[in-house]
Amino acid sequence: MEVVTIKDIAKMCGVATSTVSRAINEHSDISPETRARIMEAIEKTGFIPNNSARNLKRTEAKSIAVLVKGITNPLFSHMIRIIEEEIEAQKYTLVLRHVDSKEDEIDVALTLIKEKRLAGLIFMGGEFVHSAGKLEKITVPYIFSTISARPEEVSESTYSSIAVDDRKESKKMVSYLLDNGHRDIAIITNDTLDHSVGQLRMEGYLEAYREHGIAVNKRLIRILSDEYDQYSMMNGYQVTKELLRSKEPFTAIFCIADVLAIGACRALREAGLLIPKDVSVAGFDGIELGDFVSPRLTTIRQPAEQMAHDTVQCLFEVIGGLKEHRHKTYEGELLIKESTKQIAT
Amino acid sequence: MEVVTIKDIAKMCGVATSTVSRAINEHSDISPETRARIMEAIEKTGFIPNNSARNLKRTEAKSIAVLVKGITNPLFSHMIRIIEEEIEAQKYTLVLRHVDSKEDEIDVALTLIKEKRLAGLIFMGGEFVHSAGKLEKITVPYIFSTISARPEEVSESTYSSIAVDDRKESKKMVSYLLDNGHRDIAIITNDTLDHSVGQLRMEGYLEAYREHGIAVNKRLIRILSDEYDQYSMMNGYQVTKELLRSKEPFTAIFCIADVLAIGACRALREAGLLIPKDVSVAGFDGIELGDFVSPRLTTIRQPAEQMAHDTVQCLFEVIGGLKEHRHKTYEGELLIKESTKQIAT
DNA sequence: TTGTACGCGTTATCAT
DNA sequence: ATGATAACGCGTACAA
Repeated sequence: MEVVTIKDIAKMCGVATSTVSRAINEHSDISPETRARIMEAIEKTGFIPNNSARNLKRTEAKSIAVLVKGITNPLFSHMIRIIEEEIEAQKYTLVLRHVDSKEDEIDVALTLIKEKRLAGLIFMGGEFVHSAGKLEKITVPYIFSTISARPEEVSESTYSSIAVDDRKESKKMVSYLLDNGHRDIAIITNDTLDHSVGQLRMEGYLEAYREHGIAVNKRLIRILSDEYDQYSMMNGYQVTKELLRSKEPFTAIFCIADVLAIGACRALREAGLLIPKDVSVAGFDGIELGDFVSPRLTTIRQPAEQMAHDTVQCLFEVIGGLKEHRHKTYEGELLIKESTKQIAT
Repeated sequence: MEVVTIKDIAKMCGVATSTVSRAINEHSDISPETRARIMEAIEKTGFIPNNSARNLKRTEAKSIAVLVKGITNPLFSHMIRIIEEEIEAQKYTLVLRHVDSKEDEIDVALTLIKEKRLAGLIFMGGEFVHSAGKLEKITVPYIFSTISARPEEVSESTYSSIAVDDRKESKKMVSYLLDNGHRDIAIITNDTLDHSVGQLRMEGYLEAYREHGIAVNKRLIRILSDEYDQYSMMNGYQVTKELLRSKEPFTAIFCIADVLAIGACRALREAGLLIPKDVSVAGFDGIELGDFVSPRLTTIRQPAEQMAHDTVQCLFEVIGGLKEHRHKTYEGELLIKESTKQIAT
């Protein structure tokens, strides 16, 4: 018996397929004995229902897609692992899709929804501004995770979001550096053209300077390269090398992701600079790795586990019709470690 | 029109559904004009074929599962990304499944095969010894990637494998350390009870000692903790702390993965030891991170990109019936960086 | 070259 | 409590 189907089980037990189906899906209207007999046969034959057939029949397939832009960020890997577990626990299937920085995540989503009959969608990373027209085409519940979303023309009640206040947290870090005497703080961030968290964190940077009544040196604003993955040590490394070559003086570097900061550290070391003696380095995210480099990285910790958990929970609540769409903002934590220090003003 | 199906397209164009199907699947027996008309309608309506229906119809669904044991190893993340791209390029779907260290990957595979009608399977990480009985139940082509597999009772012609010679590479590294005057080399590895690469790398360690005619100090063989992810910085950190507490003298540590080595470095630093002045540290894998820590990590580089590429290619060749199962072994590269040094004997 | 009709494996809706 | 049957959306053998 090569492939066992529900029909085979039905024949073996002398019942109709519908009865077997009821047994599998734990319906109430079935006698315990029949159920037991069927389950035994299933056990014996190793029968496993064909997912495609189920999904075809069901109006909604039990699967959730996670679209990740910037999978090289360990923060995302970490969160995805938690998300995977929780989705699995709900007996749903996770469809993980990496979105290239050139691809439009909404287009990918639209394809996936029809192709796989998704029950819901999770967007991680990427942009927070999307055209209302496209967004409206998304027919299933979706949630932005780690993106303080604010699609301009779209009503807030059509989607959920889970994120820290990127502007505020970024400002927190830059203020800390300014308070510690730093005046020339370089920032390594995304191109402001893509409306990603980089833009928000940049705004926080500018705001901190403004509040302190200090002028920003625009030559210290450095944009990540397109040649490498956006969130990669190599990118932070290359941009910092470039910054060093420019001879523009600075006493601190704020990177919008920890991985970038780790790359920056290498560039500084190679230039013979000591951290934090010569240059302070600050990151963002609070990934585990930050505690395993030397010096340990000063950063803003995002409550990743909590956010991952809440992402799935929130999405399922909407899918189940239990709750409306929500927008949760989390508090980041300024972790002052060893890579930053106070300097004389 | 909420959900567009092949029927809608057929009606719109005044043709039969089968004609639309032929257009979609690029059959030859269809007139260019009809085809063009149909494609236009598809474009306009944004029709996307339902995957479940296709998979149900096809005897084999176009999907490949990757079962990963130890996803926390960046080597795997890196390889998976490449694998994802290549599978996508072949118009197949990737089913990524993380296997917990307590789970049996073959059991998970068996479920997935029936549930999703997989066309093929890729095993990453995990054990290389499996019961023949279970393995024989796998009805689709499968390949072990990064596992120099040798299921004892199973014929080599029933599966493929892609890996470095773990024993040899490990021996290479330990020999290098021995040649450089180290006599007391601690090794951090898996429990030998699970038949993973850790066991092979341990055998290489023992072999190197034997060839050098030096006795092994068993107290320097340290097993990873169950409390943390196997391939994690934290595990390397904790085990090394434990080793330091034991007061057993050693001049070098060889970790069977780079992430462990990075954890070990932190423990050594916290104990006030300098690397490589007081202790040499060596890793295995050759992940990018090794070049971004200070000192840069001496390691064995696995040709990850090549292996990832070949994994997919090899699997598709078997699926397509183009080639037989193969077992490819790759050469690792000893990268001598800054974390190891020669010592006086 | 195109259309007709059936079946893939499952679940849901009716009867019984 | 159980059975018969239609339907989910698509691909394909066969007929035209």
